[in-house]
Amino acid sequence: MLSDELRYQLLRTIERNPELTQRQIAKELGLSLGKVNYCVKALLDKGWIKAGNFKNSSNKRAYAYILTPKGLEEKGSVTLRFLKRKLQEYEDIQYAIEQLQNEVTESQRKELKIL
Amino acid sequence: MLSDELRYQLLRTIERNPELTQRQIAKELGLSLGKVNYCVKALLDKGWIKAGNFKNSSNKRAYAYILTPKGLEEKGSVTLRFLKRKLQEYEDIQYAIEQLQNEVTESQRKELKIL
DNA sequence: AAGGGGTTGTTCAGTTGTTGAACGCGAATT
DNA sequence: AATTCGCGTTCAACAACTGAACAACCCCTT
Repeated sequence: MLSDELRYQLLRTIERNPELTQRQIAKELGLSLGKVNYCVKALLDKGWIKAGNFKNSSNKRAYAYILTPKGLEEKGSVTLRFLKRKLQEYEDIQYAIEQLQNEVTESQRKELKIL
Repeated sequence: MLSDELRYQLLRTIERNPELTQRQIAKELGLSLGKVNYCVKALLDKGWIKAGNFKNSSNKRAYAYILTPKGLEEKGSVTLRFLKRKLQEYEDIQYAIEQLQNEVTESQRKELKIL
């Protein structure tokens, strides 16, 4: 099961850079090759991207992964879901920071430059 | 390897509530029993908590896990580290939200009540 | 046209991390 | 004494992830 975050990052990366290889995607997003391969297949299976033929001087058998119309639609949808989650995280993290600041001693607080 | 977050949450929870059983800690923090057991052992091994004898009406063979002086010190240290990481996360998330907002369409943006 | 070198997508055995049912123990209850 | 109950502990089973190895393909040289 691909998380919203992963889907978002993949669709975003692929849309911006269709000519990336799976290895380059892996490096860019900090994922393992196996995981990227699994995910790309899943995206192909869902019909969100398709693999066109792409060739340039250095890449030998690389595909160009391009977003389908369905993929574009999904990207919008997943981006919105992901944004909502991030906004929630934002609130949570604010609360967590507040709590943490209360638990940090005065001398420690001076070390940081907060408050 | 215990993460700073896990260490922080455990020390914090145990300090506030020494009489919690491993199962209660697991439930409170959303962890599995096995994981809590593993972590508690690690904390004991490090000498940050010690297991006193504790008995009440409903608990049969429960320990009272209480923070040692070293544990208290470590809690302060880990809390500070964790706070720093959260402050960084806070910045990161702000940037991520900014990016996400730019990628969301106008109609979608209206659905949320942002900007 | 044959072959070597290089880069790709793909595979999959091995590793790592996690889970929670089951166990033995001791205290409480019957 | 026998049973029950809740505790900490264990560990086989499951799930997730990794990256070295493989086959396919293209390009280039001979």
